Amino acid sequence: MSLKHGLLGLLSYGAMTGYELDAAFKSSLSFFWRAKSSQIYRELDTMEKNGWLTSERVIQTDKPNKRVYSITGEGREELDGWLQTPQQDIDAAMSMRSAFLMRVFFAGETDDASAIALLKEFAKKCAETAEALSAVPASISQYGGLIGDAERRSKYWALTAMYGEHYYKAEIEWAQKAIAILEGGADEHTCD
Amino acid sequence: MSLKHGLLGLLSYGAMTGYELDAAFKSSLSFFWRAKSSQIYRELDTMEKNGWLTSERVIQTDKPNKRVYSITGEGREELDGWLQTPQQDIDAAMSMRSAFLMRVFFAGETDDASAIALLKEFAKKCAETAEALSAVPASISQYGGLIGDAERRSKYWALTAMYGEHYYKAEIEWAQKAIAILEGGADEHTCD
DNA sequence: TTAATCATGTAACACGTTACATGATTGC
DNA sequence: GCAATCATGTAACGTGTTACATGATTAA
Repeated sequence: MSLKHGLLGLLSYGAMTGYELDAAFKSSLSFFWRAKSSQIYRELDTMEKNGWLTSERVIQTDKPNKRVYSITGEGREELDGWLQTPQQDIDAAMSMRSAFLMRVFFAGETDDASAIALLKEFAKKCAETAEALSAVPASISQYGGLIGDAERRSKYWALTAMYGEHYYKAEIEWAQKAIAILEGGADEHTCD
Repeated sequence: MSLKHGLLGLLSYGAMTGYELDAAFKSSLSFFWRAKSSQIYRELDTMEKNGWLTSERVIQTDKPNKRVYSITGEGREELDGWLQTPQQDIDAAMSMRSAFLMRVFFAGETDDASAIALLKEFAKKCAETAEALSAVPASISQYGGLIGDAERRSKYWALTAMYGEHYYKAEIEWAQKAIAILEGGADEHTCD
């Protein structure tokens, strides 16, 4: 149910349209959660039926009409309840799901050269992604200006950005170690 | 489509039943991919309809009857094709999805003490999981004994285990750094 | 004139989870 | 006697993706 709670969290900063929520996801949560516009609109519908939100149609003449969502008391309770019961998500964080590692596992079915190429491409992408992530702190301070109590909140936003730095650094280190093993150890034997 | 290709990969080691595939997932791929038995049986059905597998019913008197799956030529082609087109999975590996980080992002909605507790519990779980993961190399050598060409293959299995070590180490380091920031910086200010 | 931005959706499909169902044998 | 292991599935539901649909305004 994280998308629903992510939307609630954003709406706790203030009322927004589906379009703005979509943009907020892209600009601030996109590093660890993404959602297609179509899914966001669907979830907002469900959440309104749950009584977590209310919506108001705003007629515009210069632009297309829009629908502004606001969090209700019930929605705020739901958000608080979610924040107080993190155990499931902590457990879930312990179980990764990686099609890439599945490929590494079965890379023995092809040749070492292909596996090395796979790992090099992976390391390259990690470096690119880490580079792109370094723009996040700037995005945070910009975004923070628009939201109340930003001092307190941006502290946590920065922690998620810091996570990204650590994460990609570790990924790259592993990939390089793996490449070294495959390149160096091709005709060597471990003596115990 | 990774579950399908994971099953193909395991069946490329030799014919197996759905039950054995389920166990193989649990014992060797479970660190980066899990599947419920019901899903495995459903996928095997689909894969047989695709012509990637054939199955044969084996009547047993001492135990329940079983159904042994074997990879076909078409299935082997599918597996090879998958191994040669990794780009999508590399790209997918760059986008994480973490409900836990969503919680960290919105942790400003509660108090610092709750956030610190969240991070401590996370770090603890990471340490436990990393500990459990250290048993994987043993499981690999045991499993390797049952499979042909194990020397070559186990090299790659070990790389995925090594990934786990790096990964949890980085997670713990980040969490500790985050805790230190929240604990130490509570009434401090950054002077620029 | 062409692309981007604003703005909201529907329908179908793919993948994963949960709950349920069955029933024999073997070890404690 | 009770739990674990062996062995296979169905049905319903939840979540995420893809493809499609519409149509105005504004800047290059």
